[in-house]
Amino acid sequence: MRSESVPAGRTFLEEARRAQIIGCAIDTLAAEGYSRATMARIAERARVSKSVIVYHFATKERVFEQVVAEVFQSATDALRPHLDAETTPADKLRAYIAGRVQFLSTHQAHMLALFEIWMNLRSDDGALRMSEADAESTVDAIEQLLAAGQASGDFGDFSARVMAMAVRQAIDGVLLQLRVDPHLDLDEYARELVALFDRATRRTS
Amino acid sequence: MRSESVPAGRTFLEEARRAQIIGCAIDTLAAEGYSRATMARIAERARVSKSVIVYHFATKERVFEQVVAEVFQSATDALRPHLDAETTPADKLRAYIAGRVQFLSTHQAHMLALFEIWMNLRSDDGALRMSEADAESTVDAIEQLLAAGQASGDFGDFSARVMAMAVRQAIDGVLLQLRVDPHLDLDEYARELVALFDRATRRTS
Amino acid sequence: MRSESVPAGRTFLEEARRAQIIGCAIDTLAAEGYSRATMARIAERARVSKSVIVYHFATKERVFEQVVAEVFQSATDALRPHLDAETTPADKLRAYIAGRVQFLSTHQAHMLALFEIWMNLRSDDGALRMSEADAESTVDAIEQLLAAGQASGDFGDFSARVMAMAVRQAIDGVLLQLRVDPHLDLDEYARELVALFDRATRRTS
Amino acid sequence: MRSESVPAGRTFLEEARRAQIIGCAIDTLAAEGYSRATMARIAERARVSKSVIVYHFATKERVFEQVVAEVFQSATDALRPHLDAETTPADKLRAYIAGRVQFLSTHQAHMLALFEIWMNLRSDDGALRMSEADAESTVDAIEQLLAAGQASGDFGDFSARVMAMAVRQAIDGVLLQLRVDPHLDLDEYARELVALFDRATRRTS
DNA sequence: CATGAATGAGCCTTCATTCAT
DNA sequence: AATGAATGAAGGCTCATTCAT
Repeated sequence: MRSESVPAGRTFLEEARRAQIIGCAIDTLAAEGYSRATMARIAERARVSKSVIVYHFATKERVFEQVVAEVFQSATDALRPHLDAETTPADKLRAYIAGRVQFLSTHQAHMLALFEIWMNLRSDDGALRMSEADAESTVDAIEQLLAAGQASGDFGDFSARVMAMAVRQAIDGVLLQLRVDPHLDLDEYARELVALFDRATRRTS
Repeated sequence: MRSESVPAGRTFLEEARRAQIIGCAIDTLAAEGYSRATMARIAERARVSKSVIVYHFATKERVFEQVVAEVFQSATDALRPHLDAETTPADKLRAYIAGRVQFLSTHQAHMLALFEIWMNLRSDDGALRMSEADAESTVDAIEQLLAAGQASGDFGDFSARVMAMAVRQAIDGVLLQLRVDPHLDLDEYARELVALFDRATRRTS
Repeated sequence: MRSESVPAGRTFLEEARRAQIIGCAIDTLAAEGYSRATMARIAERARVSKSVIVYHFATKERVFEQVVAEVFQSATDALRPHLDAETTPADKLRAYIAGRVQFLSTHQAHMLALFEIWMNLRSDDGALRMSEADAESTVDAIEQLLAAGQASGDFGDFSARVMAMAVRQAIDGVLLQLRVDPHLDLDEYARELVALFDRATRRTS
Repeated sequence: MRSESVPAGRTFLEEARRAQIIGCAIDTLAAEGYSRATMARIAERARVSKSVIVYHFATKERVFEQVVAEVFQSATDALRPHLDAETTPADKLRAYIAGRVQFLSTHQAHMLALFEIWMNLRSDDGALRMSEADAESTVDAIEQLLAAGQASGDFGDFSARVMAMAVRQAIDGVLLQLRVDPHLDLDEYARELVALFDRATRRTS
């Protein structure tokens, strides 16, 4: 399926180690935060020497890039079927919100790790490394969905960009809330958000 | 009033130095991010030796705590009059959103700095230091506003907590957007967000 | 006098530390060779923590640059008077050779350190850092001396460049020889080299 | 003949691998310098895994020892016929100088590699590994040649040791010069050096 | 009130070597 | 005969903090 995840040159064993390390990187980022997610601590979680990580990824930056790729992939894979099952823009939007929130609950560490990297990973010149790619792809997807709904007359009149950003932010907010209160009732949360944006996007008669 | 910020023992000059350092810490955090906001770099921006910071604040952690306090204070001070000028819950909500977005535009560095610390500052045991205090005070304030509106019949039926969080997140989203595109049209943004949450909170006839 | 050695911004104490560290770097390079001349080992010799070196020089590369500068300065200072005391090209050449060999004997570690750096210090792209500057200045000086002698008719017909290089190399050879046999009779060596190049440069009647 | 290079137990294929690796080690040393000549980089040049080198040589030190042996062998083999073709000491000296310089031009990498190792390879106690063996064999050979010439009355009166060293150093100097200017006119260089030492050794009437 | 000097812990990375396959 | 995987020591450097002045 995902031809990218097991490229030509990699053995099964190597792929397993890489997956293990990425997993531990995710857990470390989620549990201890970006600045504590050092090679040493990731290695410790994997019960492996630091050098093993270097051997498989060459660079800490590369590890984090892989974390981002992995989380993106998982999130996209998980969301796609839910989205494809719906036809009307309004239903797609509901599915999007509900799907994302559900993904958060099953992949909390993944999303927290992504968030940590997104917020903190910078290139040598000090510029953020991830913000563009992410902002582009995630918000844009929602924006297009909304614009389609406006074109079809299902949605009312509003800035698709601002609404898209609000949707995205509301979903990310669940994550931050989870960090404070891990026993949050996510079902209720999802329902409320769906209803909220239903009202906000609905065409006013 | 602000008993904490000018306690008995501090001279005027000392207070000026502290303010200068806090200001430079804010600028550094905003411009270079949490992990690059080191004592050395903050000192450099203040054209002062590292030791000056240590002398006045003892610890990096304390500097950041003061940054948080300062930004909170500014934000509250700036918002209060706008809020007090309104009477109905709906108007108060509009004023809240518009006021916050306006504050973002005039105090971008302040808010970015707050955000960096909020996301990254942890105590020695690895636990986040800021999330509770902040989540409590910011979201709770909105939540109470919304609950009051529901009690008075101005707002419809929704989870005040979830809506409060969505409001808060939407506003923070403007900040992240600003980081990507500094020339954002904030007036339009504010108008759209106000309208969005107007529709989302309005009592459905 | 040498305004460069105590520039404006440096205190007496700092200059002393710097001199001490440079001295230890020289000794380490001379005694243990380039690849063993690490920050840790230089610091150990100076009975100081690694950080002290970083504090005063920022970078290992800078330390080595200072070593080169220091040795160059010393060598030039030591040779100048000997050279100025002579008038004819032949005498100047003799003074040059004898002076350099004498400097070697009193500053063996300096010259060995210079040699180690000259041979091994490379920039990130892999290119040698010192060879040009050194080859230029040292060999050129001799070459000009020889060319002047040819122009005045004191010397015979030969490639000034090749002869200059042979002179330089013969002198450096003493250094390498010293490394093998530290109790070399340097006076004899100097006398022999002077005589050798006397014959090699003399105008053939 | 070369009992060491093809001992009983080595197959033809093994010998080929060893030669290939030695060749790549030489190229790496010459092109990138001693400290960059790591097992990994040598292996990369040979398009082979690091382990192959370990398998055939056990140790990096052994690889370098073999490099030295190989270069020595080549140099000796190349020089022998030129030397044997001459009869008088003066002609032998000329042949020696010219032959060595020519070897430099055809085997620049070999000589640079030898030089790098000679200057840098040390045993665990920090002592140079190569200087003795080399100084002994190379300089001694020239010294004997010169001494023979003095005994036969062909050469004048000078320290054979110092002259031998000057000869050796002048030749090595060509190498260093080549490193700076790869397009050197080596024929002229050889001619000049031959003439130089001709004058320096000639019996003064 | 301010500073320069120094430190030790920790960071990411490189590297020669070992080992199972 | 060859390889990939793993390791531990060491390297240069950053940083918050301590201390004497």
